[in-house]
Amino acid sequence: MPEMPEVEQVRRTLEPHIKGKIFQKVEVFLPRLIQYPSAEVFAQKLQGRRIGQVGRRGKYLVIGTDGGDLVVHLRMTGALLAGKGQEVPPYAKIKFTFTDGSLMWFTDIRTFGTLYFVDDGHVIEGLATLGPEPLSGGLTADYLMDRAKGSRKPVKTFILDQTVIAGLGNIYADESLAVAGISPMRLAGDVEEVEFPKLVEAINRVISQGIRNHGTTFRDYKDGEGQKGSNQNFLLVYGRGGEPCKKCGGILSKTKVGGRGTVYCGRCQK
DNA sequence: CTTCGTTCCTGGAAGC
DNA sequence: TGCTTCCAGGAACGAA
Repeated sequence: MPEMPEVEQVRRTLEPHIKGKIFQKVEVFLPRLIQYPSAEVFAQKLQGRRIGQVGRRGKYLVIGTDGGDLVVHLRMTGALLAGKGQEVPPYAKIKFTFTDGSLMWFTDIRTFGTLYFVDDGHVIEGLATLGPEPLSGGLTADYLMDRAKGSRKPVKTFILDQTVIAGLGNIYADESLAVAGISPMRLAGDVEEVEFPKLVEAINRVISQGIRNHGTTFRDYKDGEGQKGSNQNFLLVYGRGGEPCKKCGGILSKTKVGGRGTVYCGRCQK
């Protein structure tokens, strides 16, 4: 579910509710969600820790404390909720109780979410190998062209690779390619030099629009306060297969690229 | 090394 | 209506 704009929105809405708070008790109802250390040690180590900054890197939330980082990946349907009173939300999987009596919940329908507590230098592979962020100086046309050189995978699969760009998911990948006018099936190594600046610009535009609209809620995504985003109302192609292209009026095609549902305009995207 | 297919899990929508 | 099948915003993993 959540891609970079959604995770950023969660970060922004969560932080005011939890910053400065101290974990009193952590109850894990589904232990396998805890990737490191064990669920028992995770809960025990968080106890007494005070939350500092709530950060984000790619699709990872990094909740800093005075004695280690609570790292959360929401995957498809995970959510972190705070500031909502004492009621148990649907699909509650972890209950965090703070010393002031307030709560934070981790909920997850499909239970693919992953959580870590790192106070010992343990390396989270997916976090350590992330590529540059959109909207950062690190994501340049030259960088992207260099990474694409010789790649035989479809350009959509290429930009979904988190080690290439941090934070793009299926929605924003389709949208970026639509804005850039590039077919998702074209091989990354075949994208031409002049197209890379357009692609970088498209990614930045699509991502900043997503953030501005508080994320895209297609099904389950909610921010740190349980609110939905509005970016689904502004999408060019994602979820619009069979409907007319907003640019040329042609019918949008739906297919699979790298096993992921993909929508594009055969006329506008070459 | 890169690339591809499978897998984890639940629920909503579409198909028959 | 009711049952079955497919699909879903992610990414790690093993196989080729």
